[in-house]
Amino acid sequence: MTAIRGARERARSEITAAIKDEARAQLAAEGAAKLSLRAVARALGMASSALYRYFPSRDDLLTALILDAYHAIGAAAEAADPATGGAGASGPAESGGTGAAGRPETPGHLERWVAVCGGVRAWALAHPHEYALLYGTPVPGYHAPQTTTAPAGRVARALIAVVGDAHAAGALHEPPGPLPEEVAADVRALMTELDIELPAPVMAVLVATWAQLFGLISFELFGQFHRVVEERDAFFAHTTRRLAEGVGLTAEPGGAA
Amino acid sequence: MTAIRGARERARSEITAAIKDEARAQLAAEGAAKLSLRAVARALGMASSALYRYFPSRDDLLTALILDAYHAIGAAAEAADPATGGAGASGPAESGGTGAAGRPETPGHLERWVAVCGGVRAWALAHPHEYALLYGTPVPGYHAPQTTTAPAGRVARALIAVVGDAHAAGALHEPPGPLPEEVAADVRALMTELDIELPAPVMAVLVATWAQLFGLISFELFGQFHRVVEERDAFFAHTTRRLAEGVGLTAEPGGAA
DNA sequence: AGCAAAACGTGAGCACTGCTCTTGCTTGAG
DNA sequence: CTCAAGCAAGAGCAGTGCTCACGTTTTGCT
Repeated sequence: MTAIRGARERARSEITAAIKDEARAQLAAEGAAKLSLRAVARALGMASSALYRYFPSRDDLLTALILDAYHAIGAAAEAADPATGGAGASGPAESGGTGAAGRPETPGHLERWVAVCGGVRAWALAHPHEYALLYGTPVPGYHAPQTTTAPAGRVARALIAVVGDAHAAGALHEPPGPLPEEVAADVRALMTELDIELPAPVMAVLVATWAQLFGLISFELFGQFHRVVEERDAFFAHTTRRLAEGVGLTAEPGGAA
Repeated sequence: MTAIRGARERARSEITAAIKDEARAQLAAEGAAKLSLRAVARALGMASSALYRYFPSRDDLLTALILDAYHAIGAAAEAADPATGGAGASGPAESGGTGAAGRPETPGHLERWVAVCGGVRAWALAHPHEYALLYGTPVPGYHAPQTTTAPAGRVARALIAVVGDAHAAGALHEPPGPLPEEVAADVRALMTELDIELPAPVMAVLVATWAQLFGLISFELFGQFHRVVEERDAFFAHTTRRLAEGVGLTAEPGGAA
């Protein structure tokens, strides 16, 4: 169909990409607040008005960047999972622990969880302004369009995958204590919508933990840990491990010992 | 000394307050991004340039608002604690539980924790834009001045107070598992700086839980729970209770049974 | 009381922003 | 080959933060 639909469309998509790249560069350099269409146009050597042929407004450009960023952080989460993303692939050189001899060696669920959390945090630290765009104050016109909900869930799905595998392997401690019926109904609806099956209490704590993970990262990134937590890596790793245990993950590697 | 230092200073502080009030109103109405000095000046019937006699820049005005907001949310946290803030004082009418007969009846530490968390959340829901100013994306010139660190810790201190009381009453379960030495040293330094004494593992989980609490609130406020969690009140109450247990708080009211 | 100095309010102005509209050129389809 | 659609450019509007030179008012000091 649209194999070589013409030079025009090629140019259009190329220019669109160039605009996004330049915008992303400015975003990374100065933050979303300082991202200006005119500056982007200037850097690209075109009139500012020409830019509106590609993005009807500044917010639409932002939305495009948000979407890309959601995919990027989702990909980072997946890549960090040694069971799905390939540990040695694009992960930040982490040759310490396991596979010096190239042995696959099924990683423990808890280790996978910690790795995914670490991957998300690493991406956030590497792209603070893009992270802020996703998980900071919603921009101006707020309420993201429906199209962002799917990519926004990618990180969550990476976490769910770990817990789901652990559940399937029978290596999941169900959290104790009663679950209010309202919450149970809520998470059940969510699970059918996401097409997953997990005990309701697990899902409830999983959702909460998902939010808490980003609370941790946001506090670190937004300066709330300044003069409070200094050993950030160790603190994050420790807390992340605690979170995993809270979800019911255990330290044992594969199935039953 | 400065009792009636002159009409000038009176006028100055009044005008300063008026500016802040108007700015706060605009902030609440449209968000920090749309807060404009000119609009504030317009609403106050003065030239925009006159405003710079009171706040040297827009960021300084924002900083003033941030400081006030930190105090406000801190006060909300303290007021929500039935043990310190007076349950029926300025708290959001909550006549259900305890003191119909005026009996003090020491509240359980876990209930206090949940109440404080609920108070913080209630304030956030009532002042979303101010909350975003505090815990959302840091503004533009970022790095808050040193003066904001003290009021920023008020909410944390309210939480610490509950845990501290529980610890003093011997009603605190220490969290299991080892604490990495780096983290232990970190939290010990923090405790000496804050002049509090708590077991290091407790303090570590307390700091993490503090961040996680705001992760929860931020996700709710910033729309991340849209189509994910609908029964927000119940979910928050439930999660908050779980957090309390994670810190080591127990359901028993006062001291040892 | 008188006077200099500091504080104050004003309006014009600069550089910047997002966005619109008119004008002319280039391209691709019939 | 034609002609409409897509594209780029420039001027322009309304708005922003912020500065500056200018009168006016108030204050503190002699």
